[in-house]
Amino acid sequence: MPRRSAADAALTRASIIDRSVAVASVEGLEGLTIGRLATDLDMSKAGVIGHFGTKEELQLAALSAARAVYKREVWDRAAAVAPEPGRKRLLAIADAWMSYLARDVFPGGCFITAASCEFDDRPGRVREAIRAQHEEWLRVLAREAQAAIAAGDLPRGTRADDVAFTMNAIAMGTNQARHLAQDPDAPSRGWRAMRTLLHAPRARRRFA
Amino acid sequence: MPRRSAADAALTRASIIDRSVAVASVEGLEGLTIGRLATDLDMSKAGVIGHFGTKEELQLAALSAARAVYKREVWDRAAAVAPEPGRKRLLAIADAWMSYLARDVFPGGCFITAASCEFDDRPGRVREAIRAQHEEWLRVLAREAQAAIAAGDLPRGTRADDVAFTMNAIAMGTNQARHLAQDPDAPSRGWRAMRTLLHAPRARRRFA
DNA sequence: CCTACCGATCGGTAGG
DNA sequence: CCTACCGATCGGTAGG
Repeated sequence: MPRRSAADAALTRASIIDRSVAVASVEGLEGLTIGRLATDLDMSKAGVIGHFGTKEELQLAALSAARAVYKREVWDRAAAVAPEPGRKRLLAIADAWMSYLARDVFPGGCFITAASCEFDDRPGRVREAIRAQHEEWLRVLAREAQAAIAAGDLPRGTRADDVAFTMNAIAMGTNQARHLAQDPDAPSRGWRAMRTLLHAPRARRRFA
Repeated sequence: MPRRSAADAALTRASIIDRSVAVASVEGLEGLTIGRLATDLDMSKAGVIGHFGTKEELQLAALSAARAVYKREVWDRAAAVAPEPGRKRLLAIADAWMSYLARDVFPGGCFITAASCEFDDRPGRVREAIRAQHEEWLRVLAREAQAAIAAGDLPRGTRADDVAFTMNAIAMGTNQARHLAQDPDAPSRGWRAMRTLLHAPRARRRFA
């Protein structure tokens, strides 16, 4: 029984994180258990937790992996379509965001929203990591909104941080409509709300 | 050791539910444990669970109690201020809603939002109860919006269910801003977003 | 409403 | 990466 190579170990670690993200998007980061992961991955519990040391480290690793997925699926997609800051890019972000929800990138819906609801009143490292991620994302949105305001593409008196706040709120509502109410039209509804917020014409848009 | 009277039993039951709502608003409905309640209430676990039979029944009882609080703090307050359906009452609802969040009626923030995030992908009776409550509330909001539209108080082409959707989204975002980001101005921000949505002038408003 | 108890599972460790 | 194990806690029950 030789120890496996460092490369093999890294692959195992990645597979544990992948599975953790999927499970936690449905069961929550606390509902994620080492025993459940061990069963799913045909490993021993010690083999699972050995890669992380504690459950909290595993939760932080899952959160970080989810963040990378989120960035790729929302920000990178939008930035590729709209390379300049401003209202066009906000609309591209809204589009990519609704598409991300429509495609069920995480089986239990938006991982970040779920983690945020679960930890918003539980002090600790996990909560601080979620908070830092969330605030960074709101700053990105506000920066875009500021460019749109400077270009005269949003009504005078509009506050950039209010636009960021409401876009995030609409995404949370869309996630809820899709998962709790199981409304297949949730992303279209969210899209309409985003366009109204951004004062864009109400072009119809189908998400799948 | 005589058995206590039915009235005493009802009081005990009510105290268990009260405590359950408070604990679950922070720890979640699954994080709520019978042992924790027993410790908090200086009772035995059997004494706690005996009133409900199963944890699921306890969760349903807590949800129902939270719904009553929510109705009293948001709907009843708004209806007292604005007896007629329409935009004025939507503004009164927005005001009561932000006040409910500002006053931290539940220690862990909006119980319904937390429960919704936690159960939105977990089939079962709890999820169906949350869903039914949520959809009923959205219908109430849409009915108000429909009256506002009929009275010409919202722009032509506005959809009543979209107004309900976005109001709910703004409340979710406000709850997140208050608890995750610990932003004391979250209710004021939510209030601004509600007024923008409802095309009302941006009167300043302090919440506490 | 209590004591006493059940099997299952939790996160985590020792040692290899 | 495994087996074997730890104390703690889980939801729930029997019996009074």
